Amino acid sequence: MRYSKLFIPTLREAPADAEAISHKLLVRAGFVRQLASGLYIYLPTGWRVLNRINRIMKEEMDAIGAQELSMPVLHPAEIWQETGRWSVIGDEMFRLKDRGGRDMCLGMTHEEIMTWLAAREIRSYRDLPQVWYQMQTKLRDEARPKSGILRTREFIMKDSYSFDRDEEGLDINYRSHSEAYHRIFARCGLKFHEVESDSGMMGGAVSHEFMAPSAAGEDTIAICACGYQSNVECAASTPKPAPVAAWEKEEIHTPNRRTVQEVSNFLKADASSFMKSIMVMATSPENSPVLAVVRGDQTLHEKKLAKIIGQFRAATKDEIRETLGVEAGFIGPMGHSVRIIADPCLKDGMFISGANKADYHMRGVQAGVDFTPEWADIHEAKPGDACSKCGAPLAFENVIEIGNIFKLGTKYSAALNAAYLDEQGNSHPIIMGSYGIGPARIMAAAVEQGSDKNGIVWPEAIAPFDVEIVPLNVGNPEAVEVADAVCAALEKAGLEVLIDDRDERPGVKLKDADLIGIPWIVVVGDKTLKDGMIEFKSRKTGEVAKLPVEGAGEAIAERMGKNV
RNA sequence: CGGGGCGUAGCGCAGUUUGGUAGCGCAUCUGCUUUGGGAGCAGAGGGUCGGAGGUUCGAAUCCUCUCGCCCCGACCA
Repeated sequence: MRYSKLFIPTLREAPADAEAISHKLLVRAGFVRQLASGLYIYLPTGWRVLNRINRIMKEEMDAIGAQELSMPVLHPAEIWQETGRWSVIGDEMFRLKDRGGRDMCLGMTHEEIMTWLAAREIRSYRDLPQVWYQMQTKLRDEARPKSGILRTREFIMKDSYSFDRDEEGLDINYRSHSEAYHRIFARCGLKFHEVESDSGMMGGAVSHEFMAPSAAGEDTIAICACGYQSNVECAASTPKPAPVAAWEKEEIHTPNRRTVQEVSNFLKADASSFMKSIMVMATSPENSPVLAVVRGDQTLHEKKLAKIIGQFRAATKDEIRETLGVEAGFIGPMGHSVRIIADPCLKDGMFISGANKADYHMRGVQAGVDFTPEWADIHEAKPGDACSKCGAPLAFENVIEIGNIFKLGTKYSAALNAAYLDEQGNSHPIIMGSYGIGPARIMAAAVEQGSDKNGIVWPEAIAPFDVEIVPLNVGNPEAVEVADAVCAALEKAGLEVLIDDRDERPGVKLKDADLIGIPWIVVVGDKTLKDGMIEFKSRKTGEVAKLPVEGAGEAIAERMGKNV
């Protein structure tokens, strides 16, 4: 491919509103342009990268027996109403009416439609298992699109759905997807972790996420040398022990000190010596107060709590006063009749808590003595905590979620009546799994993980081209001739080649080559040509090999792993 | 949705406090020179200053409303 024929609008400067590295570089290097918030145009080179990623996904999905099909983007409301998600989802779903006034929506995911199809077409255990997948555009009206192509309102997703007669079948499909995903991300040249993830409110379901480490990532994972890896949304951790205390129980005057920080400064006691009592209102049953108690140095993990008590909201000041008879800031877990959930790290030892009396705290509070809670891990794992499996310190990393796998069970098949008959003629709901990958996120993660001050350094498998040839001076017929010959040889060897045939100064071409980030660069310059040599350079290491012009194309193809 | 910031030429920015009719760098176009890391000189083109209304003799600048974009948080079934 000739550079002069390709639309690659590179920029000297990154747009001012770009923050993430991948955002800046993908715009600067001419891979994408923004149409509106969360809507991106993929320019020719960007589209090439995405298609290379898609091809890898397709190969690996086909290899595990998944079958590609194509689904409508526009969905009738009824199906979403049947699973209840029409009303559950809210503003994130794009909704519209057709000319007949029927409610429709734009697909943000395809569980409903896939299950609808299965409900209609699968009847017998003989039809199972099935794995169907699609690589198509999804639309979500994101509350906050961000970081370039990392979080957009319209995006391509590879999602597959498995249909099995039993849990054993699901396990097999779940595992084969996990393995396929490992191969896909490895082939795409990414560093990644497969972590345990929060399976939401559905209870009991298993799910994992594939996470690519990057500063631009929106998620955080906890990882341990022993192999434990989890999204912090559900990471178990053992907090470091609180200081041992042997106190006589006593009230302390703490005028106007409400927060743990304030009281801890005032009493010169470590935050971990405190119990923090937070009142929330569960939504079912409506407005039932729950007291959540964590250690003073910890943060209440709302998702963990929600798993136990269901959805909840913060209690208002008035509700706290009415229910507990004390104002916020001086709440203690003692002497209340409300439901109390406490983090297990408070089981042993003595702590300081609110005294249930304005301007007073209480020293020497003990669980089991002063109050009897339900015990549950409701704290957020944080640096300093130990792995709950092996006790070693946990490490934390920001990550981009690039894929997930999810055991759905019968949630959708039951709602949409997707069932099969077994050998005895008994009907059972189909057991389902869903598995997603965002190729644009792979692309962004690759740039996040592979760049230097000069530009992008693409992994070989997903670079827009395999190799770029740069004749430095197109005014020199010999250089052009040599470059063309090398190009022909490389293409013959099955490589995708970009040749910069522009009449530009050498500096411009070399800068653009570095910015665009094709992993191998062949430089044909007058200087080395005099000695009958050309240069073969690694974008990643900068290492340059000089090769004789004669047979250069074949030599390079061979170095790049192609048989000639 | 809450908080913050920003909209002036394709990109990056100055000018706004103190109103006087728009400027710089890069990019673009022409010519000459130059050719191994974003060239030099000379010349040229390009902006309803996000939009609407208002104040004023006069608005990029002041006032009101509005639209868009970015960042932090909430949210992400």
